[in-house]
Amino acid sequence: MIRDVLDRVGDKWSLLVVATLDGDTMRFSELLRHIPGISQRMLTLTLRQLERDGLVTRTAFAEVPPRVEYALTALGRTFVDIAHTIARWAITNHPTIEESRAAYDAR
Amino acid sequence: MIRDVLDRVGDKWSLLVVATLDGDTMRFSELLRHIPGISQRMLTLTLRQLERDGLVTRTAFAEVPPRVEYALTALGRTFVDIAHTIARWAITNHPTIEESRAAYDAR
DNA sequence: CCGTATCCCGAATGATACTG
DNA sequence: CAGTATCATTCGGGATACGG
Repeated sequence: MIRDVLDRVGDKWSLLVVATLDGDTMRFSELLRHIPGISQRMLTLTLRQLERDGLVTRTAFAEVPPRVEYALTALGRTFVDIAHTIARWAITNHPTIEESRAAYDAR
Repeated sequence: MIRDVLDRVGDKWSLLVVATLDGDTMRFSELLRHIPGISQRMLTLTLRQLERDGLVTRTAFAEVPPRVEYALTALGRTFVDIAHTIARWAITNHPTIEESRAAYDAR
């Protein structure tokens, strides 16, 4: 069950998508532009997962050309908090980790 | 750089090893027994990474038969805090996520 | 006891082309 | 525009066997 969450935290794109969505709602193509390196395919798959888990809402407008907007849910926003916690830890301890790695690799 | 941390958080065994090591120091074979499903190979690889990143210390005793003890560093213990944060979130929101999935799959 | 070395398979991801 | 389909590739990780 915690694995479940970790699989989402740990996968390559979920956290990035959620973080990018933090604050404002965005269209598919906007997300594609704002997340460097993500493929159309992976953006679709990631958004579907996040939607299924209730972290993101998907709103399609019946227009031509099509428009689809994505936004965080309340749950999604609490998930962002987790992300921030991890990010803070990463930033704080990155120097220490790098030192440790350098020392280890020196052997 | 945050990816770095997430790769550790997200991989299959690191968090489990760190959590198991929380509190007391343990031998290799003890870890193997306490973590169901982990292979010797993955335990070794995971411990090496954690050691390299400075989250775990490895102490080998020159005895026969060999004895090797693993323990968390101070940094490793702060990492456990992150794990707890994630675990709390998982436990709190698991029901909501399950509901959301069920609703999604119903379509 | 504590690993390392190989082989291997399936899942995850990327690239590319096509469509409502 | 916002996807889906398909193919090719990479890679994490399991099984197994061997070694200091």
